[in-house]
Amino acid sequence: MFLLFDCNNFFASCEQVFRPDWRRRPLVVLSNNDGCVISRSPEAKQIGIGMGEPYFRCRERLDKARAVVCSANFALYGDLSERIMSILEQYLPDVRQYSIDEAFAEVGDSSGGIDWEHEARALRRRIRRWTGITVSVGMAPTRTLVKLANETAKHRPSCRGFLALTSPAEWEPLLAETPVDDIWGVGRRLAPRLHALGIRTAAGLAAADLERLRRSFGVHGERLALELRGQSCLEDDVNPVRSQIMVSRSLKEGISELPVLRETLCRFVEKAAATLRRHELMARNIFVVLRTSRFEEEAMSYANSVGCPLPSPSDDTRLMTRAAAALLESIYKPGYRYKKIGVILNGLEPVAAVHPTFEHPNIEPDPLMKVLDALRQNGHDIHFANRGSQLPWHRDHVSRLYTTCWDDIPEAH
DNA sequence: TCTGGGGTCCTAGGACCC
DNA sequence: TCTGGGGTCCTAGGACCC
Repeated sequence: MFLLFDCNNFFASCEQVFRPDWRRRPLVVLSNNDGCVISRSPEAKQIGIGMGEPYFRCRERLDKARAVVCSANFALYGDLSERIMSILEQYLPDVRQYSIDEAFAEVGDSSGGIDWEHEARALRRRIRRWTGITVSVGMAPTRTLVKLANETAKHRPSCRGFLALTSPAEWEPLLAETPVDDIWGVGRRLAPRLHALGIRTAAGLAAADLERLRRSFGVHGERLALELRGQSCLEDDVNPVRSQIMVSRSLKEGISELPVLRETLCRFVEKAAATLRRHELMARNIFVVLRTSRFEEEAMSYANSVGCPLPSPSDDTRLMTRAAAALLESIYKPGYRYKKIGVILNGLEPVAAVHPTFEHPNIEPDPLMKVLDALRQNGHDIHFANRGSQLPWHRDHVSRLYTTCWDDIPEAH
């Protein structure tokens, strides 16, 4: 059996933890540049604010409802997430974090004599008391079913935050009333294609012919049906090494000049390289992506990306900066207003697993990088000069770093 | 006027090997 | 004129997720 813990309205809930006066009010969290709504309190959902809706389109409605508007504060969300994950790990075996706000746990079947409903409810209360965040819990024999159990637990008041689907008798009625579009793994492309085959509900997908699903949708379709029948076939993620590191931003005003783009890119390379070293990895390849606005008319739009192998597997910011700058120059075209730029590192390997070759007999982390990282970790704001000083993005409604910055510690009066 | 950021997996097709 | 069968590896693109 799997348990799935998923935080309710996570980013919005984080914002409310240290602001009791913001609770039970419409509240939204916005993406970078205060562009889109990425999290909503129940009250904000109630007044019709959509997930992913551009802020400029719902601003009036939000103002009218006297809603709280927050810029994303990932330092806060990440810290609360870590606290919640560590509570789960303390009380459960085999916890696997799946995203910033959810985690699976494998608990074997119920024959162990443990009352998992009781345990899960106790954990919900504990997380609520220790972090201020409400989680919902599902229980089922496959990841796809446990997702559905969790979602249902979240929206049915009678579940009070927990739902177990442990036998076909329990999940089949639910599958019959669940649109196939709501199943985990069915997105906006797959849904219409399933409809075209006459498959409209989760039950319909579960009952569909496996051969036919395989032909139409590949192994993905076949697995979906098996998972809904209670046969677990999604692999546990056995590779703990992430496969890429990406840093990118949309640029508020848009940038046309190569030198300014280069400065911004250097800033991202520095960040990506630091992440790489924090995970004790080295990268083999580097990619640069560059594009104008997705909503630009065709004549004014341009998007391109290009990559190359690094001279040798590396975690050296300087080496990557040189490579990235050359890549940027190779795809940069003057005359466009660029709205997004980013860097991707891939071909990642743990430092310890990188083999020396005849060409590169000494592949080792650079001591200078270690010194820089250590200085930064101790609070020194030290950076390469090539990153420039202007931030080409901005946020108007940033909340405080309540849990990660001494100056922002909440005060009690 | 204003529209996020960061991931994973699968598949098809090409290059190359014997 | 006729031109096999079986592999691996890599990449780009598409789909999905939060």
